[in-house]
Amino acid sequence: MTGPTNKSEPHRRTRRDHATETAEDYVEAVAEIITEREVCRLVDLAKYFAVSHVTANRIVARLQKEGLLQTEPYQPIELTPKGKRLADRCRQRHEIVYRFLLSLGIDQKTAAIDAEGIEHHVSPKTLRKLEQLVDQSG
Amino acid sequence: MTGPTNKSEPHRRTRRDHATETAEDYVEAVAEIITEREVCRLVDLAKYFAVSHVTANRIVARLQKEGLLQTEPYQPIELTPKGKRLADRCRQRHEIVYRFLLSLGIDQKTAAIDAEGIEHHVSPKTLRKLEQLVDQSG
DNA sequence: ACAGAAGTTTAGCCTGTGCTACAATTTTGC
DNA sequence: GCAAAATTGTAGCACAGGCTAAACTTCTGT
Ligand SMILES: [Mn+2]
Ligand SMILES: [Mn+2]
Ligand SMILES: [Mn+2]
Ligand SMILES: [Mn+2]
Repeated sequence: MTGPTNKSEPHRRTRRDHATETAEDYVEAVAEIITEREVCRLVDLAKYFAVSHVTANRIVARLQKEGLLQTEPYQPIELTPKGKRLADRCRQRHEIVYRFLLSLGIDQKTAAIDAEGIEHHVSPKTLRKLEQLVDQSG
Repeated sequence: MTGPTNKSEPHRRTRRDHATETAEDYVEAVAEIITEREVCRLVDLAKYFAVSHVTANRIVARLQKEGLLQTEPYQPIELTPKGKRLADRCRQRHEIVYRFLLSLGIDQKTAAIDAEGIEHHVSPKTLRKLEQLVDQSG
């Protein structure tokens, strides 16, 4: 017995992936912006994701409550240790997926777009395989 | 100039993919269930996706309003021509992604789970590449 | 210094998708 | 034929994440 049914398990996993996707993309973005411009402000995130600053603000508040981000009113946004660890993991996974697509001969822009969505649905097992194939083709 | 910024385009595309994902999975499921058991009932969809029948019901109503599904009260759920075309396209794309993962040496269960999420983020360009690689390895 | 620009917060709206509880209808078994 | 089971529908809740408008705070340039 594998659970409810065979058919439903992939969909339950996909829903779970989507539930954590925003957190993953935001900590990754905060880390990247801090690396590039020292500090990460709300406006940077709003531009980065092409959403209103209000939407970005609410998501930052949620992720702070979840212990991934840290910020004070009107201050820059920082990563907690937990957020930093998640950001590092996500950046690595993202890069592996991106470089794998490049290794297939996909152009950079298409690879960047596809990788942004695909990354959240790649299991650890599949990720190891992609990494191995990227290394071989490198 | 490619639009707002380079960074935001992948995220706008991913959000758009997610906006159409439910429709794609539902028409695909309806087609599959009809093939396997002649008719597709609400309970079949609820089990298939592991959601309550209420959730399935509301989604079916939305997709009917969007012209993808057709149903009468207490009757089985059918695909409109438009829904059938979308289902066929999604089934093909899904299979290509699944078979591609298998061709990398991923086990069937993992490939099935990962493919369910990945399929919606594979651009036509990438899909053609995957199809070509699957055909070569076949 | 201080006015205007920039950035941030808050209030309030919408849609989509998840749920439980309960009502109504249809099918099934005896 | 009729009670029970299965199926479908409805009411009403929650939460995430999208938006605009408006208020508030901070920064900047003269
Ligand atoms: Mn992403
Ligand atoms: Mn996705
Ligand atoms: Mn699918
Ligand atoms: Mn899917």
